Amino acid sequence: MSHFSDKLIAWYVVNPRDLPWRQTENPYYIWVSEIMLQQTQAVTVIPYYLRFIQTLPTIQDLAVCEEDKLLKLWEGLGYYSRVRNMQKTAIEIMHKYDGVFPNTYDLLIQLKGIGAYTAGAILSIAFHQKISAVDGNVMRVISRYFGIQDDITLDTTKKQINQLNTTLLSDEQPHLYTQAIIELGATVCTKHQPKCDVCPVRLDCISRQQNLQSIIPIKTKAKAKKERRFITFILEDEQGRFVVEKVTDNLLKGLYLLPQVEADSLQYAIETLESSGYRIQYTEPLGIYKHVFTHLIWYMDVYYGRIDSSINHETVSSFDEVPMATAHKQITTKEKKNVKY
DNA sequence: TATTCGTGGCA
DNA sequence: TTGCCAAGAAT
Repeated sequence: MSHFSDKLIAWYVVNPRDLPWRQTENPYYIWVSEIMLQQTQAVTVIPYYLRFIQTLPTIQDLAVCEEDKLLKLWEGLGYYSRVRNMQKTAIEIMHKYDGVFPNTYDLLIQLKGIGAYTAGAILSIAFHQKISAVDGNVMRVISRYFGIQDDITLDTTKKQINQLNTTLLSDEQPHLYTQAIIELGATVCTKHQPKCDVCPVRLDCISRQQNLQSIIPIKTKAKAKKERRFITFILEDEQGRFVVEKVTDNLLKGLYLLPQVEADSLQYAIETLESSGYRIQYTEPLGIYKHVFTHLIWYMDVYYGRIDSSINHETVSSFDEVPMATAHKQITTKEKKNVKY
């Protein structure tokens, strides 16, 4: 029926990347891969995905997994609420659906961590249902193909693109269509220097005809990141163990950080730590580190500190024992360095 | 509707 | 070096 989907699928079946989640249609594995792939490139996900399904091969394994072990599997992947929400959903599927993965949009959209895209991806890829799944790739492919010059961050534009994608969706092979259009966006219709000469739908593409590839999709630019400055400590006690603190705030919740104080002076930071029970014998500067998050930047003036072990704090003999945020793991593993503070 | 939430790659 | 952004969702 649809010209577009036939060409796309014909191209995809001979040009697929070899990605491990394409060797299964188990909805649990498709779900895991789709959550990991949110805002994350496929090549980054591959090793995490393989380790995750090997360690937690069933929904029940995920539902009963201890939180530290779970976050350790996610360590370095970012957006840690993804895996925390995934466990909530696994528990709900065990109790409410007797461990059987729900297979309608209305049921999936109610689950924690599953939004419109992920619901559509699971339903089309794992259950072969004709449900649209629009991610950043689809937004780029559709907006370029139709020459849509509206801001794609607007809800009205997203709705329009979702409607177009629903119209284009293959009746017979929705599982191939969804993967094909995403694959095209990821490997051919890329943000920079799209490979239009090998695109299966280049002849009908408005952006190709009018040379608009570099200006479509149109997107409002991001706000400036806020900056925060910390004095950060690698604290070692008399037993050679290191102090870590488990995060309770939303940002990096459940992960572990080095002790740190939002401050500009070492003296104030030490006083703050001592008022919370640490007794610091001496300190030694290790350098200034920087870590960039999506919406903020941390500058960390790092010191090694020796403490006695007279207070109750959590310690590890190796930072590998706990899930550490990358912002601080880099401090424990990399060489001394200095950035502009 | 706007903001929050990680990390690594790339131009 | 800096900013963008990648198989988005929650609040």
